[in-house]
Amino acid sequence: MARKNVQEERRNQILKALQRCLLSKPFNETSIKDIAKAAKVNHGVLHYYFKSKEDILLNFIDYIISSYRGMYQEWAAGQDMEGMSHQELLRRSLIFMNERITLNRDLSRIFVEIGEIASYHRKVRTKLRQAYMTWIDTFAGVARKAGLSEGESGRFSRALIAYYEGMSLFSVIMDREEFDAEGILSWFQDQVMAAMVR
Amino acid sequence: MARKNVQEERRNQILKALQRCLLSKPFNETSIKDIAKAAKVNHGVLHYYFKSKEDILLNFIDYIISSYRGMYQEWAAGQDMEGMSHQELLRRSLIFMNERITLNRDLSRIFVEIGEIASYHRKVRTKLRQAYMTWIDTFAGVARKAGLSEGESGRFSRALIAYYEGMSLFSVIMDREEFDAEGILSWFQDQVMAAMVR
Amino acid sequence: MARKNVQEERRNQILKALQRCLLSKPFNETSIKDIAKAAKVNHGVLHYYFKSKEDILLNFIDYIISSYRGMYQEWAAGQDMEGMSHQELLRRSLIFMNERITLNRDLSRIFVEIGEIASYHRKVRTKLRQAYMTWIDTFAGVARKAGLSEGESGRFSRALIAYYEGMSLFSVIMDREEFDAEGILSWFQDQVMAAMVR
Amino acid sequence: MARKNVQEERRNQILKALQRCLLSKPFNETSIKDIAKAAKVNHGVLHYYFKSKEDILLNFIDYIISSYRGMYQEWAAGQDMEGMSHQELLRRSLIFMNERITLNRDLSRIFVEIGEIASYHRKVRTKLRQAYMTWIDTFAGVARKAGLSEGESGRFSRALIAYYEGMSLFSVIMDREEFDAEGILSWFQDQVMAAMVR
DNA sequence: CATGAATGAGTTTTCATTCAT
DNA sequence: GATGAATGAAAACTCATTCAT
Repeated sequence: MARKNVQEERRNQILKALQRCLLSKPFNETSIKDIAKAAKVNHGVLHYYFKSKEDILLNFIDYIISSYRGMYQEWAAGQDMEGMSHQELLRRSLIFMNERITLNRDLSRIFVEIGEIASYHRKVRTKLRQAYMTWIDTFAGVARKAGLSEGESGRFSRALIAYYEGMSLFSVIMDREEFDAEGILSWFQDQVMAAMVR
Repeated sequence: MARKNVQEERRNQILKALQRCLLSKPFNETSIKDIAKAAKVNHGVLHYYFKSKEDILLNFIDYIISSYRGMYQEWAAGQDMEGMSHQELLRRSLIFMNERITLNRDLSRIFVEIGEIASYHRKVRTKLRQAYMTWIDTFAGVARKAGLSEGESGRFSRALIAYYEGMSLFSVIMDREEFDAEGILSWFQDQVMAAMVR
Repeated sequence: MARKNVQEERRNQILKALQRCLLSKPFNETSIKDIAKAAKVNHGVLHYYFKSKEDILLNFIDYIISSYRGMYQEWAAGQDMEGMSHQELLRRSLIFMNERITLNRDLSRIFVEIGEIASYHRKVRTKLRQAYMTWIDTFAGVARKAGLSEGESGRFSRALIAYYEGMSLFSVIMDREEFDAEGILSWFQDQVMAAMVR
Repeated sequence: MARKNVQEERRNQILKALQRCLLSKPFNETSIKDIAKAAKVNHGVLHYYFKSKEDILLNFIDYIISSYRGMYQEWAAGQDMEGMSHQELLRRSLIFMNERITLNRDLSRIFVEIGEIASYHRKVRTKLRQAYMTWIDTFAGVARKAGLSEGESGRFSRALIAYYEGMSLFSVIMDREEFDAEGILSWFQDQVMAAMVR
């Protein structure tokens, strides 16, 4: 088991290094040696732990998706659901998305990058699709409980996640002052909540 | 004039070739020779008409943005504004966005690619930012006429364009059946129109 | 004849342009288009007037050698030989070499460049060799009249021209202050004159 | 240590290969692949050991200057200075320069090439300048001991080194029979020695 | 397991030269 | 004669991958 852990440790170290690399360069322009340097390991080991650059990418996608998902689960676990209305849960979930995901510029950059890679890379696309579906289902569940119909909640969560993705992209591309992502996100949330109550 | 036209002709031929290339490969993996092959010209001419690969990219961004914009202007020119209510104009604009832009898979792919490039490339980012701002201003104007306040219309159009961008990405990434972008877009449009009327 | 002159004119215009180019770049790194730009003509004409880049080079060598030689002849023609001692003629010739040739940095640069090309290029080498021999013979003649024996004057002028070439190189390479080419040249001239008198 | 040696070994192997290449082609026309072929290594390794072609050049300059200098030091170390007059030391030094440096055609070719490169390339020029100054100082020291004044010895050694450079060029350019570099060098040496005695 | 030397395919770019108009 | 579009060979350089130690 110790063996296994050391292995796992090293692999994570490398994937985290890639994450840091992607903040300054697209995956395509990031060389194996760049990643190795960021991970402070010899570039040869990358081929020991992963069978190719593509293999690193695929593992990275899993890693980033699960850490992204982990953020939500950790947050959800910390919420005192007892006596909280479903509407309130939805409201807080939206706030979480705004603050921790969409306005997290580094995370947004990574997701823009992954999205682009997925658009050309079938395997990555499959992984990303599943992640989005999981995410959509999670929100659809919350919406369902908050009173939306089966069909409504599905459409609602799809549109919502799409909107968050768009806002992510804009938080990366647009000028902070000119665009005011924060203001738009909270305004939009109010709109959504108002519509729910109706 | 003949000279000038040949130049412009060739440049467009090359940019269109790049557009086709981007449907199967990211810009980074598209070589000068790939573009030349797609344009059915010798690769040397690409360096005759553009001073570097980056120069091709920058010109391509302008080209694609203006052709995208052109689509809207052409459409708008074709609308018989006489006697059309502002609400109706908004509704039709949303339909145009849905059908001609967001559900246009090829265009969406290109925009996902451009978005990613922009996230790492300052000059491209500046160009894209301006394009988005123009787009946002256009929709804000429509919303303003349809009765929204100055502040509201700005936030509305920003959120709307972000949402369209997200839907674009999803139309590329997600499974057509599983996601039903079309259904979501029209549902969302109804929501928006209903909210406007309120 | 007018035709001929126009042709000759154009060719000289091009060769002079090359001369200017060589002040900032070696011949190898100077493109046909660079020369054309410097000559303010279309690059196509260079192939009309010269059959290849090598042909331009060969003509340039002739041009520069004859203009270099022309400088001396013009100077010599301007000297009032009447009643001038042979020693005095030698002294003045040395001064001419110092001032007009060796200390002429631009000319020196060109000669360093030509010397290097000659070292790898048989045809250029032949031309340069002949130019040096003519130069050597000229100085040997002056030395002969100033009293040196046949053998002495040959060796003297060979050593002298070599020395001037070395000083040319140094005037290009060395720091002006550190090296003081001017001081060395005049000091050396005094040494030579003293030795002649002996 | 083994590692370090392999590195140093390979780098020297490459620099020596370049030296051989320069006997038939100027640096500018010598491709990375040419050097690799001469060194009997894959062209990729040249980029492994040196960061660019310019880096190879700069290292080569250092290499050739120090090996050139090494020749003199080795020779000087082999001289039995005991009981040798300073005049005799000067005489022998001149003979060394004649025989081992100036008449060494291969070395002369390399120096002509380096001189030309230096005339256009600041970094190379700086290196070459320093090498010449070291050389000049060495000879000035010998001349000083042989009885010349401070100023005289400086001018003498400058002129001498310039003359040797010129003779080097001529040994490369001129016809062996026509020019008789050997004869001129020994004649000139006698002149110098005679002048010293005076 | 770790290291770093080596390979070779592939990339962007430059450029002398040709040639139709 | 003059122009500039087009060609294609060759250059420097990068990099994923392999492998001996």
